[in-house]
Amino acid sequence: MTAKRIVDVLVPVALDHPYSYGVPRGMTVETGQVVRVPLGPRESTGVVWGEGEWKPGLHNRLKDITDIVPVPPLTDELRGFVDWLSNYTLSPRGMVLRMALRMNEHLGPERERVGIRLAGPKPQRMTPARGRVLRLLEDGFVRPKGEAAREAGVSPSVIDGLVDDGALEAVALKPEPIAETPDPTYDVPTLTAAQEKAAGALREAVKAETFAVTLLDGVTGSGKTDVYFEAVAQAVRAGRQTLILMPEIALTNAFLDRFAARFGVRPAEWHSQVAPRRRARTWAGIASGEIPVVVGARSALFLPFVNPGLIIVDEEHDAVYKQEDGVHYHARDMAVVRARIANVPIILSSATPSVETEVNARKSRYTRLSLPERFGGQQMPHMEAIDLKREGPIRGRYIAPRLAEAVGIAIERGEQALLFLNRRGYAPLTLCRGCGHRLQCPNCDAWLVEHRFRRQLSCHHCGFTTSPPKSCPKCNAVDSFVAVGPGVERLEEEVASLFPNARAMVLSSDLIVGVERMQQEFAEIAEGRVDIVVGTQLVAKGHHFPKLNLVGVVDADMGLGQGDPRAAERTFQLLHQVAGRAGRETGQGHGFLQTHQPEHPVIRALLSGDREAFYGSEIASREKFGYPPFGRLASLVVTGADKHKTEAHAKKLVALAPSDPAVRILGPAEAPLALVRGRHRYRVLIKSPRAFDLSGYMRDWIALAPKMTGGIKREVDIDPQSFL
DNA sequence: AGCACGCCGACT
DNA sequence: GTCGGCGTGCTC
Repeated sequence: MTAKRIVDVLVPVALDHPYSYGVPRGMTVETGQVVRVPLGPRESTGVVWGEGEWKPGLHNRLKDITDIVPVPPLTDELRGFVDWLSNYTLSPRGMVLRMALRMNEHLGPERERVGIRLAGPKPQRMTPARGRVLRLLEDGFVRPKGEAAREAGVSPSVIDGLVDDGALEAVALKPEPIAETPDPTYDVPTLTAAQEKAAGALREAVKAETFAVTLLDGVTGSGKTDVYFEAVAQAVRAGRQTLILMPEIALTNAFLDRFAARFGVRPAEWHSQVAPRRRARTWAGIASGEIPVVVGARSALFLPFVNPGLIIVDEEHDAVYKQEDGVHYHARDMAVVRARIANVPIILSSATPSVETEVNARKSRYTRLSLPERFGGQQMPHMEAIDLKREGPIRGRYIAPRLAEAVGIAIERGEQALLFLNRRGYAPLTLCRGCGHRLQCPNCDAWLVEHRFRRQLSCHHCGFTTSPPKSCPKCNAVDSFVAVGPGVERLEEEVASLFPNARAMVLSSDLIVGVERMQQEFAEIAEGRVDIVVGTQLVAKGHHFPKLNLVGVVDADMGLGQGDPRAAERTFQLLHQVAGRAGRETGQGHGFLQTHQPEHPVIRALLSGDREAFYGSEIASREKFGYPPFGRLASLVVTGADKHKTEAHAKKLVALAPSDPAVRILGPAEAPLALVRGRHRYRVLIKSPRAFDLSGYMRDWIALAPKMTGGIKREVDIDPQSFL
């Protein structure tokens, strides 16, 4: 009798190594197989990671695989990607696997859809409701049960009754398909010469069936989407799967429609709002190869493609691609890694590429395809600065006279104006006129933001909310509070007083309850039923407002400065995107930047429309200071309820850091956000040269670290994006 | 990540 | 006297 086969199974829990399990006699499993295994007191899904062997510590703990999950095994490519990402980010392998098994418990037999059709004689007892059902089904065709009930205007139980009586017959229906195959010839667009040239290069890249990174670089409105759709068409023709990553899934509806207009069918969707059952079917459809194209949020990066042929990262510069909790990873960078492991081409698309991507393109590590013009020969908006030191508004007001005048003229002409302020609520700070006391969050090192519309004060870091106090908690003065600084709600108040007859709308994530409501509001704007839009970051992305010709950035300096190495880049990208909203239809947009520092390189680049100037100065400064992509960064954040213990732990940790002449360790220092949700935060920044295994260094270091007791937590982030 | 085990505060 | 808080440790 041969010895029982043992395999290593990785389970989606916080474990870095697979566990060994026995394979019951009669069961055949292969590497990558998804299985059910006993784990402690419960059962878990797991994946066979390789062959196992008897180890001394194993003795009588070895348990058997319970079952095989009937889905295709995970490919070597996906398992390799999980291993790579786990190693790079220092996250337990099991936690990375968990992201690839997101469909979890919802797999299993498809819920059967029931169809009905006419079967036998009329039932003994007739009722008006039964009559309607029978008349509907007279034609003898099969209809889904729910649909038939709705059409006949009866409840499903009427139908059940007729089935019991033998008048109708129930039949099993095939499940609705998740996604049909896109038709590359459905509606082939007419491309401009520049677009056609780029599309041709992308088609070639897809045909080459090998890893290559292309930066598709073009301003908003230059038709990047139409161009990369040609690459998708090529992949579909070749019978290979495409993944399209998008930053904001709430705004993808318009994108899905656009895809359908080009290919005749909508692609499959993948994001957290897809219902569990549908997720499971989508996952299985991708694993079996039935689904050719998926559009998804960053989590779609872990889908089990069997036959990948192309990856596209839309708006590659977008900061939401960075996951900051759990496993810290940057979906754009990891998409490049997955493309390399899968040996497929990848397209990064942006009007304002990240500095990392721009450098890679300049160094020819990436191929750049430029779409220099706006579609139809339109121009980027004409930009002007309003120097707040010289022509700012009066105290307590935030719209400078010159901007107000321009808004007035625009709405008189029947055009729309957008006032952009990236700050939710009414005012970011409330203080007591009597004693100077500032209303602060009890759990965080942050001010409470007044939301006048909701009559609340709230903390934007932990979600704490309270009603505005009647009197000052410190000096008991009554009615002594003053709102300091503007938020979008306050700006709207000013708009109402400046333009009493204009129709204004505030667009802010906290004022919009759901995706549907948001689409409704966007539609209202698009139809021209709003004159002045006051909005936060929400308006920067996605939607297209045809009547918008004027954009006023109320505080262009917000987000610049304060020692954040990425502040300049983020501000440039955001404001460029916001300004680009103006004049997309008419080609005569106008933008105003209210600023205290009109000489700042970011502001100057935005004013002159000289993108290269911005990249030139930003790249030079990154190089000088050894910031990414010229050097590597990692961050280590220690948090705990007790400030001194937290600091002590952070100091002990730094003292244990392996010495390496290539590495510079900065800190620990209190994080800029020193207290969040009642936890004190200490931050260590680690810098190394580009050609250095920073993940390896961090792993060696963490291995020496003291045990975390007393609720102290430690987070390692390789390539951090945020410096709070 | 779960989940059990274990040791200290306010209740049926 | 118990119920239950969450700190610590283990899962092949």
